[in-house]
Amino acid sequence: MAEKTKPSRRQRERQRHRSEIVDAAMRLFAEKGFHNVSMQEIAVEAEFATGTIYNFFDSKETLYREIMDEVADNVLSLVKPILEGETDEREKIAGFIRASIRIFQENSAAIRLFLRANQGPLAHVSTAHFSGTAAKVHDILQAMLKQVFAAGVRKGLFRPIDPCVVAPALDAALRAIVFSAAEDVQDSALEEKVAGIEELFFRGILHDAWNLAACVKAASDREES
Amino acid sequence: MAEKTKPSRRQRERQRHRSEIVDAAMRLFAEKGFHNVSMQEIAVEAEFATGTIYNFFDSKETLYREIMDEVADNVLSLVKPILEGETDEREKIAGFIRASIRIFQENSAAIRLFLRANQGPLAHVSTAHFSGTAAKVHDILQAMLKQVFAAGVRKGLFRPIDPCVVAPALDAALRAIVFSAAEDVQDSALEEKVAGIEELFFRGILHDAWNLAACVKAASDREES
Amino acid sequence: MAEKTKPSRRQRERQRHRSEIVDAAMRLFAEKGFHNVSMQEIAVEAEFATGTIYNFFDSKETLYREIMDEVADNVLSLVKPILEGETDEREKIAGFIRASIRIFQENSAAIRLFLRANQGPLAHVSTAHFSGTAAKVHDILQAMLKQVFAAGVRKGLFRPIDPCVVAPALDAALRAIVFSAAEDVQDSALEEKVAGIEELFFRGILHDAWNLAACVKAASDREES
Amino acid sequence: MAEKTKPSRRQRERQRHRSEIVDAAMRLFAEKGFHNVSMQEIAVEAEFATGTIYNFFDSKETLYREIMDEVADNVLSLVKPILEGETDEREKIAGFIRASIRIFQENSAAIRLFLRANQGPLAHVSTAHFSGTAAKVHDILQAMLKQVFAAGVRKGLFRPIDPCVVAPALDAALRAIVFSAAEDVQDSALEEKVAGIEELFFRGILHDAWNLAACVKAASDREES
DNA sequence: TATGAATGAGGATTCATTCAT
DNA sequence: CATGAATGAATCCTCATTCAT
Repeated sequence: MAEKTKPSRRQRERQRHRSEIVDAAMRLFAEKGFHNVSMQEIAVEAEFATGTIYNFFDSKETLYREIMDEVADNVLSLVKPILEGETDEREKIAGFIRASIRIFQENSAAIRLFLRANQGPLAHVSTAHFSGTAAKVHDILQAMLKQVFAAGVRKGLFRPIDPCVVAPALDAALRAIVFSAAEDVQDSALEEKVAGIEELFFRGILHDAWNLAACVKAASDREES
Repeated sequence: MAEKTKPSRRQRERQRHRSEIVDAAMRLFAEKGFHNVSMQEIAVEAEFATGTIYNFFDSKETLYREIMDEVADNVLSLVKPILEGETDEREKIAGFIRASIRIFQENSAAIRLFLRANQGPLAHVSTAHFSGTAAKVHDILQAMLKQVFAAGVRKGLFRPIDPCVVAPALDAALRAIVFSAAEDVQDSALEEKVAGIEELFFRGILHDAWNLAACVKAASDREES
Repeated sequence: MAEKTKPSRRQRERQRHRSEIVDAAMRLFAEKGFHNVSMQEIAVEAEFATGTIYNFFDSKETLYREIMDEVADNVLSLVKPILEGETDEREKIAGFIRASIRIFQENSAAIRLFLRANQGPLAHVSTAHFSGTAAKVHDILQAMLKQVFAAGVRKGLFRPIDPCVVAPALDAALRAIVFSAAEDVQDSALEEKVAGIEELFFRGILHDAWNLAACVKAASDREES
Repeated sequence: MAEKTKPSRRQRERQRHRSEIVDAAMRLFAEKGFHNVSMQEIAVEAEFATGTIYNFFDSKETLYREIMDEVADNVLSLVKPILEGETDEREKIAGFIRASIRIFQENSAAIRLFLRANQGPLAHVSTAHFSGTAAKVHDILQAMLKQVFAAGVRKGLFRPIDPCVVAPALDAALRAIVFSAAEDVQDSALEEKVAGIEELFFRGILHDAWNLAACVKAASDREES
């Protein structure tokens, strides 16, 4: 018993310390960007010694990547059920949008960091060496979105558009809006009422949305052939 | 005559050298990001000595900013006439999209750099201290887009949507698409045929596009009140 | 007990290291001057890595200034009691002179540095930005000397001379002599016998010394009116 | 004839340019110190190109040294006749003091530079590599002063003091006073009336002046033996 | 000679990482 | 595990000097 408890307590302690470090690092990275934050700064913010961080993470890069991965996993776990549920595609997209907003408002620091480093397909451009789970998660998410759109088109719920275009476009536009909203509102506590958005998506809007994007992609595709 | 030429030659030489440095720096910044490029690297790439760069730019930051500003000015000068022309709003937006693609394909390195640092409203987060012309240009562009959308809505060309939502959304989506296209195609020479896109925009697509975005914004606005 | 010692040891170690750096820097600065010493040099001399110095001092300038301030404080603490004691003014000046010599001989490197940077009113010319405590100390010392002279004159111990002239003159002359003596002697161990000087000052010499200086000052003052 | 004139004009032109550079450099050196002035700065101040300076001086160091030497020669040529004249020693010292003041006021920039770099015997400490004429001049001057004092003592004009003490002391004190006067007065135009000082020196003041200094030196000498 | 752009070694400073306690 | 001082490679920037025109 004692053997089970003691290590367990240790474990929990360790986990707590780890997450304190992660929190501090996340806050700083989100605010100032990877390169403008030093390990010493993180240590101070986390109220640990410099060396302690290295008991949890092999390097600054690792720390960053692991944070990103955690965030990414969180996001995915929240969004995945929505996109893979049993509802129709229209509903899925609507749910995705609502969820995106909620997630953003609930974890603004974390997500801000995530979005920032993963601005669309640029992720691996800007952060070439940080191609951990985060990048994969992005790809998974995109894949799911594409599938939803493809299905929706097949069923005639959406106009015939290229999913490979709509998916990133939706993502990008969402981020842009969510961010600009965040900037206007600043710490508003309105997050709970997001529910009201739901009905809006059934005015049939989605129907022909994003076709613009489709055209663009189509055009550039045609050029290639 | 000789007197006229001599100083001019110096000037021209200097200008050429300057742009060689700018080119090298742009290439590297675009590829690896501001913090992952050293002045030495730029010097080597530009085939000059380290110190020479400082005869043209006061600091690494200045170099970066000036590059950004130049690119921004270029973009603006290409896009502005389109958005401020005498054509109807639908045409303007269509033109803007086409121009964006063309610009991107013609100056991929430069633009890639610009877009990267100016991804929507994030610009001032990630690059707080680089708020020269580039940031202003972004704002100007957004303002122009908003006006076009507002006018289009008033004339009934577009559905009633909030310009403050559509403008950043269009921008973001465009970038996402343009980039993903760029990644697939890589230096394709198909740029000239972009003309074909034109007709697409008159299938009436724009009519109700982006309403989705509007809903999102509307919802989050409502929450505030 | 152990708890008390452990942090204290760290503290003491740190202090020891700090003073090793200070010593090395002082030696080098005194020998070669501020601009002719590099941080690397200091690091090597102190047998530390370059970065270590920056754990103690924010910059080369700070290092220099802090050294100066320390020295200045030391000097002041030694000289002040003499000039502010209960003895008569003649005695005070005599004591000041003796103390100056002794101080110089005991801390030759440190003082050499201090004197060098504070050569009379030139201090702020040559070392404009190093105006920390050191400059203040110089002013304090001068003020005290002036008071002593003024008092001495009032009591008839000294001829009527302008204290504002004698003070800097005494200071400068003392330095000159002390330095030239130092150069001849080079690390002589005769410091202990300085006591013998005492009697000399009672041959009444001080009585009309420095009047020359007074004349000069008087003359230039008169010119102004 | 033409041959004589043409090179002569060239010569004069060259000389003029040289002295323009010297003037500029002197101003800057005097104001900011050797290490805080760049050749580019000097070039700009002199209104020449950087390279031009190197047509006149081999290096920055050379430039500095040559300036110093010129100034030193000037000072010496003004002071030497006074100290070597046919007058009695008392007069010589008085003349020396008066001349010092006049020189200082007439060439404040130049002299300020000279004095600054030659503050007593420190000269070769602080500026080890600048041991050109300037240092020699200083020694010559000191030697002459010592002779004058020695002679004065022998003739009973001065009390018996060690010339090796009085000479540097007088020098140092003079500078201190002259500088502090300069600081109070700032660009006063009273220089011409210095003549009035003369009489002051015959109040017999010099008689026992500087004995203090003598004592000090004596004491430290005795310690050595 | 005059020019001024180019050079590149040198110097101050930062910061990820290590390691003895 | 926690600590935090020590490390030193890496980086930005300066500036004396050269040299082609």
